[in-house]
This record gives sequence, structure tokens and C-alpha cells, in this order.
Amino acid sequence: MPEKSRAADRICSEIEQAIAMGAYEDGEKLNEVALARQFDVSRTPLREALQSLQAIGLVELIPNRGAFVRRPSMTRLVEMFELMGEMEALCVKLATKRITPAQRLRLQEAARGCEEALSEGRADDYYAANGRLHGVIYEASGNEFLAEETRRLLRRLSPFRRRQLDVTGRLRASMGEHAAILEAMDRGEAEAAADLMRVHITALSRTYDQYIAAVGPRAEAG
Amino acid sequence: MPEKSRAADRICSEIEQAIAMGAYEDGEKLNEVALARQFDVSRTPLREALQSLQAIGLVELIPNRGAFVRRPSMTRLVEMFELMGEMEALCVKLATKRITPAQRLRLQEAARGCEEALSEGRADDYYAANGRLHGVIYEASGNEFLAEETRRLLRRLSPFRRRQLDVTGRLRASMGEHAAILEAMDRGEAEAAADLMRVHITALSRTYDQYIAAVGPRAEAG
DNA sequence: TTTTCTATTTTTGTATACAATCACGATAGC
DNA sequence: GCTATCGTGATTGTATACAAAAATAGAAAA
Repeated sequence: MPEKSRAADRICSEIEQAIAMGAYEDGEKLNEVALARQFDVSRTPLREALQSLQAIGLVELIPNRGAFVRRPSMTRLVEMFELMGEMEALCVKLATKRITPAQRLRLQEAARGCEEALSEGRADDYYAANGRLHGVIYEASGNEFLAEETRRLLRRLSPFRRRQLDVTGRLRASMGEHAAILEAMDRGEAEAAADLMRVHITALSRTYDQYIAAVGPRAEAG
Repeated sequence: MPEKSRAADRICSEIEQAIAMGAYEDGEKLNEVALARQFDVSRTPLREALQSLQAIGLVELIPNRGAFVRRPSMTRLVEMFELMGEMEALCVKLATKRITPAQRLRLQEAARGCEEALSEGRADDYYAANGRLHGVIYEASGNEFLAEETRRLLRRLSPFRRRQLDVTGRLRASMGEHAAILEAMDRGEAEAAADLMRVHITALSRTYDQYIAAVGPRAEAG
């Protein structure tokens, strides 16, 4: 697999990772030439990467001033999760009314995938199936724009995710919540399903809290 | 007022306007050198502008392929408004519980501003006060991230807005809806206030429909 | 000491040059 | 005739050079 083209993208990912790992202080200024030297590229692709990072919200670009790291505080992560929960809840609410038979099948398939992966203790498979399940719900909302924005927020939260934390007892509980959501959807109870999803995401958020508390506001990168 | 620095920003605004006005076909490829010549700049700031436009969702950048115009269809605009309505409704729901006394004062001030502007027939003042009113609600949600994302979506919708369309009878109706929302908030009825806001935004969306229908999928820029 | 202005240095923004990749058409093979 | 391969031109990605703006430091004045 060639991992070549688009230096800008590669740099963006690396810096994203570094910021999430706490390698930079919040508000810290990023020096373009220094970073360019560090990644062994010119300033051109580096500046592109900085713009991409701004789109993700990890840096703020101030004209004629430079790029400043915007590392989300714990408060902000909670805020982001509050919105994530509401958006997923909205997806479920709309999906309950709009889901197509084909989508319902894929939803059930994903749910089965979660069950099997969990019973066999395959964490990676569980996360994959879990991702499919949520993805189908976004799609079934019938609002492609909402689906895109939800995926975008998910991606924005992902660098701060630590899967291992889920592996305790949370995984099994998560399964049960999925089942409850799907049942509510089957009964056509949109609001109930939405509420369950909101709680489901909020519960997820707590594992992030633990991560943040563990890593702290300032941690070293590998 | 100096309108100088940051050619990239200027270009971005101009292209944004052009796309909104229908100067480009959806899916049309944007040639970098041609655009650079057109705006009399080099490719460097032009490419920055294209990235900014991608962040707004008006173009899609495909690696090694180029920039392609993504003009929202009527369907997509409706989808965007559906989400906008839900986000504003969420802001109201949270604000009902979390609003501070100071914010409540500013909310009432903005509402008064709307009334006065309307009674005096000053449309511009109305839009300004209306913007303040919604802005205070975003802020009062107590979720700064939600507020930012809502503002971002508002900005993303704004190029497709045509104020004149509101001036018919919609303006007065809008006022009444504001009043109803604020009253529900005062009574602490979060869900009711949220529902009112959702309807309020949806009603707004219909004026956009009219605009789209009038301008058509392909219109000429000024 | 504090402030303000200025000269210098640093850093950002833009233009240009070069390299890599893609699109397209011609040609060869089946 | 159809497909595949290759070569050429066009287009995107990156590096470098230059211009403009801001940060810094130092000196002069209050």
C-alpha cells in the first residue's frame, strides 16, 4: 500500500494526533518554519495542513499573526458530546419515521455483528460493527446533510477517543442500549428512541471524562 | 476602512457570492490558473481560498484532481434548514433552563429592538435586532460549542438568503413567533419553546424555497 | 522608571519555478 | 471493432524566493 501523495494530509494527521496527545499547550503558537523543518517539507503544504486543522477546530488561524493551538478543555469536550448526543438523537428520531426496509436490514445486520463480536470477545470487530450501526442510523435519518455533519463531529471527537476504556463493562452495557434503541425504533416510538440514544452517547462521554482526567490537561506525546 | 490584506479572504468571499448567485454549475470544475488570472493573483492565495470554500461546503477538493463546485440543491437547502431548525430549537431548549439574568435582559432588549424596528418600518434594524435575539439564545444555551456550530451553519446558509423576500407579511408573523418563544421560555417550558423555534425556522425555510424557485437551479451572477 | 518612537529582526502572505500526477489521444495488439 | 498501452499536454502539489506585516529590542524623552 503506497502511503505517498499529499504531504499536507500526512502532516495534518500527525499534528492532529500530536495535539490530541497533548504535545502542545492550549494557545501555543505554531511556528511555520520550525514545523516545516520538523516534517521535512516546505511551508506550502504545511500551511495547507494548518488550514485543515483549523477546519477540525484544533488550531485557530489569525491573519498576519499565525496559527495557535486550540486544544479542547474538558468543559468543551463535554459540550461537544452534548451536541453529539443531540445530533445522534435527532438522527434516530428522524430515522424511526423514515428508515427504509433495506436500511432496517443493514441495521439489524450491524446489531448482530455487535452481538457476535462481543460474545467472541473481538473488540475490534465490535467497534467496526458499532460504527456501521451508527452509520446506518445517520443515513436512515433521510437527511444527508445531517448525516454528514454528524460524521464530521464524530471524526472531530475521535482523536480524543481511547478505545481501551470502553472494554471494561461499558461494552456490554452499550450493547443493551443499542438493543433498546432498535426496539423503540421498531415500535415507531421516535422520541423514546431519541432519548435512549441521547443517554447512550452521554454515557459514552463519561468514558472520555475518565480519559481526560487520566491524561490531564497537559500530557507528553510519544 | 482599509479593505486590503489577505487576498485569499477576498477571493473566497467573491467566489462564495458567485456560487450562491449561480454563476457556476453544480459539479463544475474550477481551473486554478484561470481563476488566478481572473482575480489577478497567484495560485497560492487562490488555493487557500478554495480550501476555505471547502470548509463552507461550497466546493469539494479532490486530491490530484481539482476543485469542484458543490452548489446545494433545493433538497439539500431544505435539509440544511431542517438541521438549522433543530439546532436553534436545541439552543432554546437549553437556554430555557440555563439562561442567566443578564442574558434574559439582553434577550428582552433585542425583542424590543425588533418591535420598534418593525413598527417604524426599518427593515435593516429589524434584521440586526433579529440577529442579536438569536445570538443571545445561542449564547444562553450555555454550550459555547453548540453556539459556534449554530453560528457556523447560519453563516453557511446566509449566502442563499434574500432579505427582501421576508418583507412581505412574514416579518410581522416572525415577530409574533419570537414573542411566543420568549413567553414559553419565561414560563420555563423548554420543550414548548423548542418546538416553537423549530416551526419558526421552518417557516423561514419556506421563503428560501420561494427564492430558489424564483432564481432557479442555474442563474446568472451580477 | 515608564513610555514612546524607531530600527531591526522575525514571521506571515504572495509570486514564481519546478516536480509529480492526471487526462486524453494516438497507436499497437487482440 | 475493442481494449490496452504509452506518450504528450494539461493540471495539481511542492519548493523556493520575495514582499509585507508584525514582533522585538533599544534608545530617547517624559
